[in-house]
Amino acid sequence: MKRIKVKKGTILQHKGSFNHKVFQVESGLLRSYSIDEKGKEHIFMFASEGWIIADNVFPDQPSRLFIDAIEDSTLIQVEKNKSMEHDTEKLLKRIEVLQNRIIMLMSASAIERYESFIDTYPDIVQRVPQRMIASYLGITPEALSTVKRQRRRKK
Amino acid sequence: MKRIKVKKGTILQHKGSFNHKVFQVESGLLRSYSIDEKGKEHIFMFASEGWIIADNVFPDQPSRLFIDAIEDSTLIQVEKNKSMEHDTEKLLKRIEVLQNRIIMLMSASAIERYESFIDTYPDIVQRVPQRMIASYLGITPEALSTVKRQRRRKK
DNA sequence: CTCATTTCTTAATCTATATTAATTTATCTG
DNA sequence: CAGATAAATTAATATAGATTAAGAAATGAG
Repeated sequence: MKRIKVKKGTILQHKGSFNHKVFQVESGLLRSYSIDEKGKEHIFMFASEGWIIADNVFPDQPSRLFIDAIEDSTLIQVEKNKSMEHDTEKLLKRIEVLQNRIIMLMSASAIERYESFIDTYPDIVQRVPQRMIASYLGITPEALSTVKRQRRRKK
Repeated sequence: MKRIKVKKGTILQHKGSFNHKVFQVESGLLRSYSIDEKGKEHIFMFASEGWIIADNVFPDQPSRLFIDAIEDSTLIQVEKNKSMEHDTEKLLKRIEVLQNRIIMLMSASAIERYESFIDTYPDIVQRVPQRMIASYLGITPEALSTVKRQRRRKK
């Protein structure tokens, strides 16, 4: 367990690696994401101050996600095993978030998912480029532009 | 903590309720699902022998999911708090499954998600009506029919 | 077993979002 | 600061999957 400082853009974990790390964010902003066969990025989660980010894959499996820094960040890096073992509360919270995300992906339109995102993570919206929000929502940047225009019209 | 037997079709938890229960499946098959504003069902997960199923929402919040029995089932019902607290291993496994599901929903086509589903849960495929598989995959039964036809053609 | 109900399939049409491409705006680097 | 590079927007077109509708197959209840 050690404190590290990383610059914006630093890749902390590569897909395919076996040394799974868990990062607790002291300051700054990280993201985890996959890249599909077509080379397209899909952001799995953002983690700002106080959040924990990791690729939730078992130790004998290669990681499926990249993790990198969206802002200059200070992190506490923990070994996978030790890390979350105790903090059941945090695990349950994470499961709740993931459950919610799945329900949204299955039942809500792009507009609804965007609304929900800015309600739930208003701070993240300010700090992250549009294309990453689109990636998190599971749509293209072009589609997000259209969604935002539609919202403007409505008001 | 008690053992209960339920008939196919029994609803074990309603959306909106506050007495969140956790069920461990001894035999049979359960599912959890949400119903959106248009009245459409979206299956969140299946649970067969050995699996645990619950609505992962915090105690002070209304449940978002229904849980019911797809087959006659024998269950062990546990109070929310006691249940998963210790079993970190199972929680991490669940997080892995959910992570995988999200990545699939964001990056894979209906055909790919279907292939992945039958690879991962070949037993479930046999025991569940097509429309429920469609619901789990996030597509309509009509679209699933088409997907299956396309697969047949290929082979 | 038989009729009724539900599920599954097929086909035609529609729609949300993807793709492509061009333009504008913002950010980075020397 | 100026040019270069990346990001965001807009518009035109394409497409995966939704919707609608109808018939076929399976399941269920009496």
